[in-house]
Amino acid sequence: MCGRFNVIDDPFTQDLLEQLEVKARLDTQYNIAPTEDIQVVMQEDGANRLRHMRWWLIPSWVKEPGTKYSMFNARAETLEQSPAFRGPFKHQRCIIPASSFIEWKSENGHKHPYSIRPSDQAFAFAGLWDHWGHGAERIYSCSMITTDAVQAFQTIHNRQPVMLPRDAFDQWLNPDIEGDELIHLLRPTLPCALEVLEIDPAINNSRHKKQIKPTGEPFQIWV
DNA sequence: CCAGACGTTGTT
DNA sequence: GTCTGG
DNA sequence: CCAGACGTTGTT
DNA sequence: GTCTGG
Repeated sequence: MCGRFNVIDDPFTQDLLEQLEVKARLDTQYNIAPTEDIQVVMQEDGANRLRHMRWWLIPSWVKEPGTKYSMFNARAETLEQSPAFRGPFKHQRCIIPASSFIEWKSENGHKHPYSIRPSDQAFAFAGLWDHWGHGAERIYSCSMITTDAVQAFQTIHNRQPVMLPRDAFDQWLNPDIEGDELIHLLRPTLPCALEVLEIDPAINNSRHKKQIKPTGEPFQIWV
């Protein structure tokens, strides 16, 4: 799954936004936790744009926004049945740009945080968005889609975020395409080789918003 | 018909 | 144990 | 995802 | 909003 990630305004994220034809730059944000405000790429009036959204999807039909249900991740396997996600999956898909994400590997009852990142590009995570409320009060929110981890990643965790390859960006963001035509994009794959690095457990505290130092040697995984 | 749920992960 | 906040 | 709270009365 | 359970 993915419950924490980092965004850095660097050449990799700048290149990603350029690929998406978004003329903007990202704010650097370390150790982003669910419910926080993030920047997401979505299509509006035929053009891609960056928009601030809350990382915790609020269905448009709930009476009051809340956190009773876990809405920051959406399982790819059940998207089409889910009352909360199937609507957004049809026409409200987005890309969540990220520089790296964090997973906790569980070993004999203890958890160790790891940072995962591509060596020479930024991630484009597959997401869904929705809005709640009207006018100036309107809240945009989003969720990150997860799927089974590829074999090579399962030593760290059994779930992974869906990482879109560049040739899928256009289809994924196009609201004229129905989600069910794109379900094949949600299978477990890696867009490139990934560097995995054990990091300081200081990351555990979501109030810690600075860059985290590594505690081990990086290793690479690839399919 | 109305009421109530609507979610994920990990662990046992 | 379970909920809230980040 | 993890961390931290989880309560009341009275006084400033 | 839409589905399931009673």
